[in-house]
Amino acid sequence: MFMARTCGSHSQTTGPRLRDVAQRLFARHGYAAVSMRQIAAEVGVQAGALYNYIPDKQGLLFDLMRTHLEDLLAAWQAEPHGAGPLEALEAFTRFHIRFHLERPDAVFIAYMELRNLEPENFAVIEGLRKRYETVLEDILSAGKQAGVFTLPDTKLAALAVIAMLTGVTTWYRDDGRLSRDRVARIYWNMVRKAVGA
Amino acid sequence: MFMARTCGSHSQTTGPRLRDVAQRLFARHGYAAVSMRQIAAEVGVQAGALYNYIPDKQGLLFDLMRTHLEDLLAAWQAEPHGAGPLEALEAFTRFHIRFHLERPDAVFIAYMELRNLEPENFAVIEGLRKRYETVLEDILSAGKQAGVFTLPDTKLAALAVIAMLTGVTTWYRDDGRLSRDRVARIYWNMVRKAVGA
DNA sequence: AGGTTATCTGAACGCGCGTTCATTTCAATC
DNA sequence: GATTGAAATGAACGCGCGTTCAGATAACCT
Repeated sequence: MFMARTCGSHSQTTGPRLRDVAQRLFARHGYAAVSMRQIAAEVGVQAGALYNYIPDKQGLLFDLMRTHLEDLLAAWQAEPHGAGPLEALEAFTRFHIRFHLERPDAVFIAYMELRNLEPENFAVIEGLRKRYETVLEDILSAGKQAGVFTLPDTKLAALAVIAMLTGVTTWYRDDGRLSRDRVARIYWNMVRKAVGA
Repeated sequence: MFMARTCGSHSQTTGPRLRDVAQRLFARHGYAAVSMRQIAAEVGVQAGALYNYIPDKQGLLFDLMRTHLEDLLAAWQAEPHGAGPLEALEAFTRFHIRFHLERPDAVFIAYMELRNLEPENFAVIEGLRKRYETVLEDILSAGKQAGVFTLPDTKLAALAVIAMLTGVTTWYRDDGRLSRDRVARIYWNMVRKAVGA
C-alpha cells in the first residue's frame, strides 16, 4: 500500500537523516527518554528500517559520540596553532568556543550521555576526551616551562579552562546580546589573565 | 507471607531512604533510565509503597532538585560573606567548591536532569538557579564599581566562573592527588587573576 | 523487459514501565 | 487482649519499549 522508498530520492539519505534526527532528539530529551519509534517517525520511516543503518540503539549513541570527538580532534589538528604558547592558547580558546557553538547538540550528548554508554564504549569515548584535554595541558605545560604562564597546577588549570569554555554552550543564543566573536574575545581575555599571561 | 514492616524499625525511615536511593540512582544512571521498581528494591520495599511518600516519579525528581537548590541558597546566606568584594569573591569561591563537593549526586542531577522536568517545574528550578547566579553577579558588579575587579562583561564573568568552579565535581575524587582545600586554593588563585584582582 | 537487490513495511515477540488499589500486616493505643 | 490506622504487599491495568523478520516494493542493471 505504501511506498517502500520515498519518491524521487534515493534512500542514500536515510542514514544521514537518522543520525541528524537522533542527535537532535537525544540532545533535547536524553538518550534514555527517546524511543526508536520517535526517531523513525521524524526520519519518515518505520522503526524496523532503522536497523539497516545501525546495529542497535546503543551503537547509534556510540557512533554519534565517537564521530563528534574524532571531528573535534581532527579539526584542531587542521587549525593554525600559532608560534608560541600564548598564541597557541589563544588559538585553542577561540577554536574551542567556535567549534562547540557550531554543534551544540553533539556537545550536549558528548557531555551528558557518558553514563549511558556500555563499559567498552565508554572507555573509547573517555580516551578521546582525554586526548583533547591533553592538547590543552601540553600548551599550558609548554607555556609554564617557557615562563609565559604562571600556574600552580597545570592539570587543574587545563580542566578549569575547558570547563569554563565549554560552559558557553549552556547559555549562548544566536539571537542574544553578544556575537560569537565578542564572546570569544571576552573569554580569551579571562583565560589569559587566569593563566597569568 | 512477608512482613509489612521491617522488624524493629519504624517506617519513619522509608521516606528519607527513598530520597537518598533515588538521588544516588538518578545521578548514576539518569532519571529516565531508573525505574520505580529499581528504587523500591534498593529501599527494600515494593514499588507501590513508594507512593505513600511521593505523588509520582516526576514529583520525586522535582523535590530532589528544589531541595538541593534551596539548601544551596540557604547555606550561602548562612556563610560569612567577608568585608569587601574581594573577600566576598573568595568566600563565594571556597563555599561553592566545598558545598558542591559535599553533594556530588545532587549537583549532577540539578545540572543534568533539567530537561526531564515538566515546564512548570522547570520554571521553578530555573528561577532558583538564576537567583544563585545573581549572587555571584552582584559580587562581581560591586567589585567592578569599587575598582577592585577588571571585567569586560560582568554577566559573562559570572557564568564563566560558575562553570569553572562547578567543573570540579566532574573530576574530583576523594582519594585523588589533591585535598579539597588545596583544590579550593588553586581555583581561588585562578578566579582572582581572571577577574583582574 | 525482466531479474536482482537494496530498502522499507507491518506485525509480532517478550518484557518492563508508572501507577492504582483491595487486602494484609503489625506497632501503638486503650 | 481488642481496636485502630499507618504502612506495605502483590496483583493488576494498559502501554510502549528495542528488536526481529517474512514479505512487499521500487530503483537499478543488463
